[in-house]
Amino acid sequence: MKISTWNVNSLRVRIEHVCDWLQQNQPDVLALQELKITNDLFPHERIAACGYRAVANGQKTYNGVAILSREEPVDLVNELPDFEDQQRRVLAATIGDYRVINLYVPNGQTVGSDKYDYKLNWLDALHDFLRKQISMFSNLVVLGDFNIALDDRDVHDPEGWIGNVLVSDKERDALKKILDLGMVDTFRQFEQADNIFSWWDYRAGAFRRNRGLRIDLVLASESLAGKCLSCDVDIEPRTLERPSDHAPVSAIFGPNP
DNA sequence: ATGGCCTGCAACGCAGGA
Repeated sequence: MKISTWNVNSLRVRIEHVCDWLQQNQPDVLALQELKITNDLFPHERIAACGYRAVANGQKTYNGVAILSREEPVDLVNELPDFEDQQRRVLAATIGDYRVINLYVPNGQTVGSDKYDYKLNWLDALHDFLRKQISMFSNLVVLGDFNIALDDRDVHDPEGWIGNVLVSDKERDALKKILDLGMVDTFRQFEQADNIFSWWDYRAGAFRRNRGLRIDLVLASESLAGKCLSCDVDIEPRTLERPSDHAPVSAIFGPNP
């Protein structure tokens, strides 16, 4: 079972990249973030032509998430319970034996801003939601754009980023608290080269210089993490013309969850 | 050089991203 995540930064602009990537990589599930389109504009025909179903939780201009899969997604949840929010950042679905929760965690803009407070409150509500989901589903995958670099290995220039949004202690503590529920960062289960990132700023040749962050994660519940065979970032789409600023990340589970 | 670029929307600049 190959489960992938990709922040595409506009599905309208990136539909060709997504279709090409699906055909080349053949994941069982692909979680997308930052669609920036409403559900009525979702390109179901294009996705179906690649051999995938899709469920979307879209929004005009901002945010928006979707799950593409071979098998039918059921038991959908499209918001954090007991958290009033107009922003479309959550989509959970059961696909075969797996519970998949696709997240677009708020960016937070700057430490101390209203958007930063919203991010921390959102992460609190996520914690409560995941605590309940973990008790309900043993094969749980929580993946997406977390907008938090968990530790300094995930930051190209840890000194320069100290105190910045995406690396601040409060954000890291909130993510650690979620891991402490019994979730594993599958990427770190494996030996990895240094300086592997999943996002690079469009500016200043950041990708060419590999000045990035690893903020796109595939978390797995502890029992499922033991069956994870690999977790890797695919930087190839970031080299294309007019790329997303994020690269896809894929984890493989198997053979018997 | 604490800015650089990209997207969407609506307008002929802005908000937002990370």
